[in-house]
Amino acid sequence: MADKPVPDIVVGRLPVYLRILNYLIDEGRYITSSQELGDRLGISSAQIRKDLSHFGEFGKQGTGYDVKYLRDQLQNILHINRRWPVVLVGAGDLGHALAHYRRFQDAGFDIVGVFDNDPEKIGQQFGRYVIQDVATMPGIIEEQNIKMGIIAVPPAAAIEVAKAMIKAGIVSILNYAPVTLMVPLGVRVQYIDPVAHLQHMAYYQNVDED
Amino acid sequence: MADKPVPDIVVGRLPVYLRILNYLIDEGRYITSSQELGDRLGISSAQIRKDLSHFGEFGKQGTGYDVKYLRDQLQNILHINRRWPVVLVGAGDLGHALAHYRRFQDAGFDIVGVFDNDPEKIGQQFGRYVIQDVATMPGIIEEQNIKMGIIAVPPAAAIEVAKAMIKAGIVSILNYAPVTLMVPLGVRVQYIDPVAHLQHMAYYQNVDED
DNA sequence: TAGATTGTTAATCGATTAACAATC
DNA sequence: TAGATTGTTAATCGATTAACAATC
Repeated sequence: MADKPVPDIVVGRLPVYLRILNYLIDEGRYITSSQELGDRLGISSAQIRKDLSHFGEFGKQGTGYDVKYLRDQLQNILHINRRWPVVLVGAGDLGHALAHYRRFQDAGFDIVGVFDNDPEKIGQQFGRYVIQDVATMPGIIEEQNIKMGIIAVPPAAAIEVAKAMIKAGIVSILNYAPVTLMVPLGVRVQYIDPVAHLQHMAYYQNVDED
Repeated sequence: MADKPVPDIVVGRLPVYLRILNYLIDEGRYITSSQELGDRLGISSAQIRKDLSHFGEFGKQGTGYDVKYLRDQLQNILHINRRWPVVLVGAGDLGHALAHYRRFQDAGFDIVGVFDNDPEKIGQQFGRYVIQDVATMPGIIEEQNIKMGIIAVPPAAAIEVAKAMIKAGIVSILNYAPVTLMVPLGVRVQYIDPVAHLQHMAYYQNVDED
């Protein structure tokens, strides 16, 4: 047996395909093609067909893909045909925006608790949430069998927070702190660092012409 | 001449190297090695040496790299040895967090204006900022020769906002809206989509064991 | 000098693209 | 049937890694 695992880079594109499919559904479309999907994403149709082929056959020759069917299949593949509870650590400005970010809800990710370690903040109302002591987080993760966590704390605290999350059972971490987390096998981390993106783009700024 | 351009994926790693170098400086370190940098990032030392070799020779055999020197060189390469003014569109929760995100300041990116199209919001205080009419944005971009913009508006509005930015002279866009922007040659877009990251990681969740 | 680490070359690995038979 | 588009194979392209001479 031992199927070769699907390349991670391919998995990472599925959410993007899913997004386009949802837009197509909103537009009332029933059928699409790898060509159309590629055009809307700025990638080749061949790549889309190749990517999908890792998971099965979803289209019909001469016709294309049934939009809703493909959407459902991608949701199954990604395990997002259900809701996922998520813990959030860090009750700052960023945490506030994340806690109330509509798209998490819409996509099936429910932030079930917001935690911080600042005694001034613990117990305070935080939009829809009440800020809880991060010390109580492990118990909640274990009781509710939560697998996903978001870190929105300063870099110095991020490593400890990640450790506590992992120890309690979290295996997927979305990390907004600009630190590389060393995690055991089986735990995934995705990083979001807007500063790195701006620095990356600054490289291409034509500084001579200024 | 026509030097081959440095691969974009290599450029994208420079900000990460820079981050580690800054941490090393904070720790009072003077010298480091590709081995140490790789260990702290979970990548191979060969990759670091190869990446740096695209830009020049920064180390000394037998010794390694002077931390501050390498840091300064990377800053020069990335054109971040100066401050960059940035416009921000979208005065929602996310915009609020971005407008006050310290790391932008620290890294030399100054948000010089926050814009929205909601008449209810225009003119309102927004933390340190006053929300301005997005219609006035192009004039400000042109007057101040601003090259970078951040989009934090709903998907439906993002395409128009990007168009206006680009027309006014923006060439680097950090886009938080979950839409692919079609941009002319010479304009760069970086996407941030936390939902896509969660969906990506959901793939690896072992759903059977639930 | 002996030890360490760079910068670079060549080998390997993996991802993307082109092309087309299959078939709806 | 003619036209269109898939799924897949093979070719191409590009990125990573291993290895080592150069040298501090």
